[in-house]
Amino acid sequence: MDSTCMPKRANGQKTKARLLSTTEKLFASHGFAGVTMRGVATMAQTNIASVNYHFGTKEAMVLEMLKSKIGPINKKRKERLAEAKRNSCNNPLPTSEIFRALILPVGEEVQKHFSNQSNIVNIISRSFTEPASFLEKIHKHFFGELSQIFIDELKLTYPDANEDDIYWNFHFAIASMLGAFAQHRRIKDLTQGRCNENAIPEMIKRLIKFVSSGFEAGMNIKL
Amino acid sequence: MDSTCMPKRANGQKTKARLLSTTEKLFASHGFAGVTMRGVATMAQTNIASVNYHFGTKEAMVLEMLKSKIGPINKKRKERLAEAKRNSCNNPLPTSEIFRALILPVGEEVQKHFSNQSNIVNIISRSFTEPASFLEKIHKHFFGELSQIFIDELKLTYPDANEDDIYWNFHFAIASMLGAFAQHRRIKDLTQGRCNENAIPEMIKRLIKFVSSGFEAGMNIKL
DNA sequence: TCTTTTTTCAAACGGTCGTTTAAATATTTA
DNA sequence: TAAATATTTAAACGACCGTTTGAAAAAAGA
Repeated sequence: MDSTCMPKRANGQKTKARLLSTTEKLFASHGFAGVTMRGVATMAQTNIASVNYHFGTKEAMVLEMLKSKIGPINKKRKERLAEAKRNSCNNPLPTSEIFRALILPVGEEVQKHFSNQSNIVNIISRSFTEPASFLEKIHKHFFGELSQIFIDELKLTYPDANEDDIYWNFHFAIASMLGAFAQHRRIKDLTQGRCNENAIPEMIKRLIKFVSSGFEAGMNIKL
Repeated sequence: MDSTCMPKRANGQKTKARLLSTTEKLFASHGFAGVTMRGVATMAQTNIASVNYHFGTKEAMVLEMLKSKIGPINKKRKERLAEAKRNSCNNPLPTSEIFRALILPVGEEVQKHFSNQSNIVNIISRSFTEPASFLEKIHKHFFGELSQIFIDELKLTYPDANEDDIYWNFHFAIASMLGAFAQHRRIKDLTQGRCNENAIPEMIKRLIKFVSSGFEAGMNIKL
């Protein structure tokens, strides 16, 4: 008998999976502090001590959830960049193509698993300014890994550029992307309902244009 | 005798002022949750109950601190926009001039009261993603007031533009500005020390260029 | 079957939080 | 000076937090 397919409890989902799913929902809507052991346990229909049994600590549980969500997106980002590189026969890529590889995978992830409460935009939004020090490390790990790849690609596209220009404007590009995700839910209020926060594909397309144009304009700036 | 100049305690600053100053430092470096009554009371060399005596609640204290810091900046933003308008004899302003009015006052504030721990960039950074609901309201109040003025000005500069283009790209501009402030401390790590996080004037100039170029490029986008 | 391991459970532990109380002290007013 | 007011203080309150305990229950292995 295949025990991995058998529910240990009536719910049909194993406890660990239910805990992760609940963590995701609570983190997306209330941030790290909003993920409370008692809240998670109640929503996941289990006991508070099971969190400790399955993950050790709350921090480890949130961390595992974040890794499972952000890891695949970073994989897609690298794959998309590599594919664009192949399609251009290893010639330098247009700026917009580089940032498309950075931003589009997030949009695709939202489309694939969209839920108003717990989508990847909300998760990124919550995770990139949490004061908790472990989240800072998560950031450094996730973006540190990616940043060098994308900076190297930008250097190929701008071989004669001042390095400071590339660094500063890539920094702004990352900040804009994260800021746009973090502020995304405000678009409806700002426009009094005219622009729809559920229009993720439109948002992504506009954001790619905004960011790559800002980056391009920042090259060879005279201070 | 002028009692307003007389210290009530040995420190030379009145208790309420010391509490606000301490709140500012703690909020700038650790966010809302990092402002604890006991921490504030200890650093301000007073008793924990004095917070309740002078402000009522912790939330009210942080709120008063934020108002005292962000209010003057918003005043400067409006003044600068109005001045630019006068200088152009009420003709439409260049995009960069509009965003200069939005961003430059923050840089000037940092220059005026610079301290590595508690500067306005850190305060804005901490305050724009705090999950606490009262901070959401603060945001809506501060930016709601400003946004309409700046959007109206952008509509004059782009009289034939699609309104959605203006809204979305203004939204990105705000998000980029806030994101750049929030991410500012990471510039050193990202560039392995090459770019200096203390170079605020350089950051501000680059940010204005990035944001206004991104906005301009987003007008008449084909989706 | 019986034994062993894995998983769940109620209950409590120690700690920190924001807030409140009521008495003591300092300052102002009359 | 004496009375009234404003401010500070130590101590405690109730609530919530993440974590731990030890036994019960379920599942797997023999």
